[in-house]
Amino acid sequence: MERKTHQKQSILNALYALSGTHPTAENVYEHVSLLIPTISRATVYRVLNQFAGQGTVLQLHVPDSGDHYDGNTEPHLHLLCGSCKRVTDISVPGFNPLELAQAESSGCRITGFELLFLGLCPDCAAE
Amino acid sequence: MERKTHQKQSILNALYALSGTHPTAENVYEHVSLLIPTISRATVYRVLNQFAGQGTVLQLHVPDSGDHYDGNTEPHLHLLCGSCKRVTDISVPGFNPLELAQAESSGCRITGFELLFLGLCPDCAAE
DNA sequence: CTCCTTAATGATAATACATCTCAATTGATT
DNA sequence: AATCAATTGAGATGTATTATCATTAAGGAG
Repeated sequence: MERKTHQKQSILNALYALSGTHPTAENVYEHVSLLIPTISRATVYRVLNQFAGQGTVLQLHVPDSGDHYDGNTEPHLHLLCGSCKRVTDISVPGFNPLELAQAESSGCRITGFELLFLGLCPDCAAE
Repeated sequence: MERKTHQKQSILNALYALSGTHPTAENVYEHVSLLIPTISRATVYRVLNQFAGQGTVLQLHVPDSGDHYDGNTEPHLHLLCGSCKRVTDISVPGFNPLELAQAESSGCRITGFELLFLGLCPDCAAE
């Protein structure tokens, strides 16, 4: 059976504490290290993957960067800022991924998608 | 000024020859090596990045895999098959990325997007 | 055609990110 | 408290890619 460990709990806490920043595994490692100085990177990567598999966190594959994690599992979209390289949440009203299922007409079965917008985040766009 | 080299030409030829297979840099390297046995991986990676920057090829960032390249620069969509792990082209009639620009209402500027569908390719879906 | 400048290349080291291995630890059950 | 397997920590390993730098060669000038 799966066990509760304080490493896992601390990683979960870190994800909430870093909510909105879309931390990388390294970011999470740094944050958890403050509480558990002996924690291993391997544990952080392992647990984050486990959480992602369970749907406890979202795993974002970001080009030219390591994976980012999001403790907010509500469906929402992300923007990678070409200037500051941060990942921010964006809302796109009226965007319905289910429409895309039409693509099944070409013989494939679509079960999901990965979508990342590229551009400038509000902070960088304001400059 | 940018120079034409036979390495670049061969890489371009390889992209056309491998069109439809969405090769990785390694795949391109293997193919070009047949013609130019002394070519270096560094050259292949460098040239592919250069081409991607110029819009000569599309660079596809595929999760849990290296980057893939597509000599077909016509706008089209891709599916990553969860079974055979191949990247295939798909068409989604009526899918208009420009609608998504509405997201600019939240203060960001969107210049592009990366979209990858996940599921089963026609071959694997048929099994 | 030959010379010259410098972009481009090849070989390899270095980096980044992530996973694997395995002995030691520890959570949970008895 | 004893047991046993899940989990961890430390470091080796793996994979994809980029950096470094001496050498090569593209292509314009004479």
